Amino acid sequence: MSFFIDVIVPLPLEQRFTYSVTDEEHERLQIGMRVAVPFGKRKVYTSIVAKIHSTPPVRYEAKPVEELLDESPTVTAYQLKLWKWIADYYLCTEGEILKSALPSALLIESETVIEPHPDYDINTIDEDKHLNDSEYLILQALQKQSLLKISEITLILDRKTIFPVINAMAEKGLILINQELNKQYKPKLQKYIKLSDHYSSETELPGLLESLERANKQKEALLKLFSLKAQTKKPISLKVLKEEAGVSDSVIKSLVDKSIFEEYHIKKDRIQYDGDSSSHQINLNDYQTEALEDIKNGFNKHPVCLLQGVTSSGKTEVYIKLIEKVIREGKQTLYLLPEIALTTQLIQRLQDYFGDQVLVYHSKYSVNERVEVYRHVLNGTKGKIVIGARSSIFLPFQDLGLIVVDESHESSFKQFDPAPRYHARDTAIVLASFFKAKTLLGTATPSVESFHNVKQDKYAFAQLTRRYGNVIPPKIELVDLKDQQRKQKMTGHFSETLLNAIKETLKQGQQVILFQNRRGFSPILECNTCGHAPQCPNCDVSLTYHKHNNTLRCHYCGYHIAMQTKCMACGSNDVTTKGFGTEQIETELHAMFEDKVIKRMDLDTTRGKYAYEKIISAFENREIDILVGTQMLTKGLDFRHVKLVGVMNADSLLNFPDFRAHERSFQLLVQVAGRAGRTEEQGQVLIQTYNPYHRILQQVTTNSYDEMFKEQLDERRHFKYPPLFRMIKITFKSRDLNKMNEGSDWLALYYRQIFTTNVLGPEFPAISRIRNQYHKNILIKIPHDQSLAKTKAYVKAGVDKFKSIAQFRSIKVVVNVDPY
DNA sequence: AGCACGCCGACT
DNA sequence: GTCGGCGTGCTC
Repeated sequence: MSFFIDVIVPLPLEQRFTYSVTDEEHERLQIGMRVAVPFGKRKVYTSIVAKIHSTPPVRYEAKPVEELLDESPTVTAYQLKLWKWIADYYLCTEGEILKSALPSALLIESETVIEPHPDYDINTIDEDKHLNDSEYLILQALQKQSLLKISEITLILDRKTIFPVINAMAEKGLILINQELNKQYKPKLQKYIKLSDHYSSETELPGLLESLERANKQKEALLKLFSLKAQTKKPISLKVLKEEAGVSDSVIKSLVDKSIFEEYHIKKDRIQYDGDSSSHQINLNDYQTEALEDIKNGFNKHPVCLLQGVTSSGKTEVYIKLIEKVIREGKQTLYLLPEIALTTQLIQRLQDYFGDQVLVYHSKYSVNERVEVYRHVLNGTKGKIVIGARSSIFLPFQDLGLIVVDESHESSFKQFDPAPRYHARDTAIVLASFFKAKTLLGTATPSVESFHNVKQDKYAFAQLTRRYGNVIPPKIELVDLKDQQRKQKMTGHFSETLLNAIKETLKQGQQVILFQNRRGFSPILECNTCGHAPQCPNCDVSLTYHKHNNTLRCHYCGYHIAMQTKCMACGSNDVTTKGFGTEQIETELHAMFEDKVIKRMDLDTTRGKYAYEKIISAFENREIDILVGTQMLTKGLDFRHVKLVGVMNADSLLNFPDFRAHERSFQLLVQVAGRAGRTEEQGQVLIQTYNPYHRILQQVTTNSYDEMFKEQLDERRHFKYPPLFRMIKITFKSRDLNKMNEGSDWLALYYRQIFTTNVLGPEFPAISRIRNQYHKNILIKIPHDQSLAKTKAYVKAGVDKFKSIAQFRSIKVVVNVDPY
């Protein structure tokens, strides 16, 4: 009997693909293993075995598998089940999920490369081959660099289609076209030093020392090695030996060359925690104990529990106690956090308590580190607790007992851009259900949809209303900018009230945090004569002014030009920068507080791997007086000496064109406010606004979550928004505006015929053109009594039909389920 | 997605 | 006449 496997290839393709395997391979094969398969004319992809069977395909001959890449499955049955769920729910393909679920180092992929033909001598370019320009250029490049990738050739030739050229060259025998496999996972090797076998006993020492009579440094190194060996009995690494003996690489190297020392390698685990975890005790206060009990009781009735705990009420301790219980039962825990909240401080706290049980998984880790975490989770070799960003829901858990989703209101748990467009919080709940595990959603400001689930008795609920250790909640006040402006009390973007508060705080030797939401408030250049603002030629946005390199930039495509002193439209010299970002606030502060240390924390200043940590620790050590920043400030800071928090302008948040703008503003402002006054002294929060009577701002000052929730829910009901309606967004992208209009109108009409109501658009989004592509959206709202599965089937059928229409082929269509 | 194939306008 | 762009179709 012959055997076949159906595999998932890491491509955006609906179907699985069938390959044949030999009997010998069949013996070794298991579902979930990785196999290398040839796909198309030349590519080789890593794919995952999803099914093993003996039904030969009817319409075609199955190609044989190229190679088995695993001894045991890399992907578990639970993972395959989760992928299927995600593909169905979020309307994407399993291949797209595979691509983002596995660390890239486990997904080797072939890359087409060319090299010079060995039989063809480049130096005797003979006339009879008559090279054209392109061929000449490639051969020249190959002289310098023996391998060329497709992307490099594209650059060299500066044209789009290069395959005809290189195929012709291969035919003429000028070059060879090959497939290069991208580097696979490399274990980190550490060099160790030992005494060569010839000199293994101590008795050799005197003789050896003598032979090194004139090499003092080498003698030192040798003696050190002996003493270290006596002390530790453990292998001695090159690094340690060098440090201890105070010698350089070359000294050791000469000893190795003389065959006195010997080098060897031990595969080192990158994921290592060297701390001491035994000394940390956690004692819950009464409120925490009560909350913990509530959660445990809640879990008896519901698989999901929402924990609402005000800032610094000690949620983490409650999590830790809960995790501890799960670990004791021998199960795994996943601790999910938004990327920006994954700080070293928090990881440290967990490691202090759980030691090397803790594994960390997020985007700042290298591919190799991620493979190691992946393998540890898969084999259960280490780490019962995984703390990570949204993609850690894709790890190969064996026996999950609990998922904690911290900061669960954060919208960044939803992936937007590349498919799969999944929501990590919602997917986590599904994942947990596979294991009959529990999910705890923690936050200070629950999202409307989660709280709605509590009200509907779908989730259990627990609360922490007191700040830890008698910390008084901060006093939150609104500053009326209109009033201050009328009374001429503004200095730049600072009201007199805020400025006085800053001065007072600094005088007391306390720290200040200023929050400026970047969105909608980046500085742009504007002409005072004609009102023209320089636009990006590729996108439908104004260019923003970047002071540090004096350029005008587009945030969407990266286009930039030098700063202009004249209006580009009318030539007037009278141009000014409008709007303000963190950079401008910082500049204004520098002018006003010359002797104070003012730092900025935003995307630009936290680019490096440790840049973020550096700013945080500098602030903690009180090396910074005033910190100006964006959203980032709301997360992971545990500051003791922040007396004052200022919000530069709350209106830009409130006016954002999105049905969740008000909910988000509330969450953000409450979170920002939480940064103030973590000591005994009461903190102060000043929110500058032109609308001091806005409901949301009032609710922030009085900390009225329940009222906010009620009002928002009414609004959502009225305007048919989640959580009362579900939504699917269909986005069209095309360079051709007319075509896109036609196409989107066609599909909208199609959907209107099926759903009759609740089809909105097509409409241009706020930014209608990005990278020269026009965008348009259709929004489908789904009432709760309408079948979700059927709706999705119709949505998909519509998209499929759309794609089969020739004139719409060039329009890209993106389907986004729960686009919020 | 990645690549081949085939059609068609614009160059030597 | 070819070269190079672009649309179309297929991948086990």
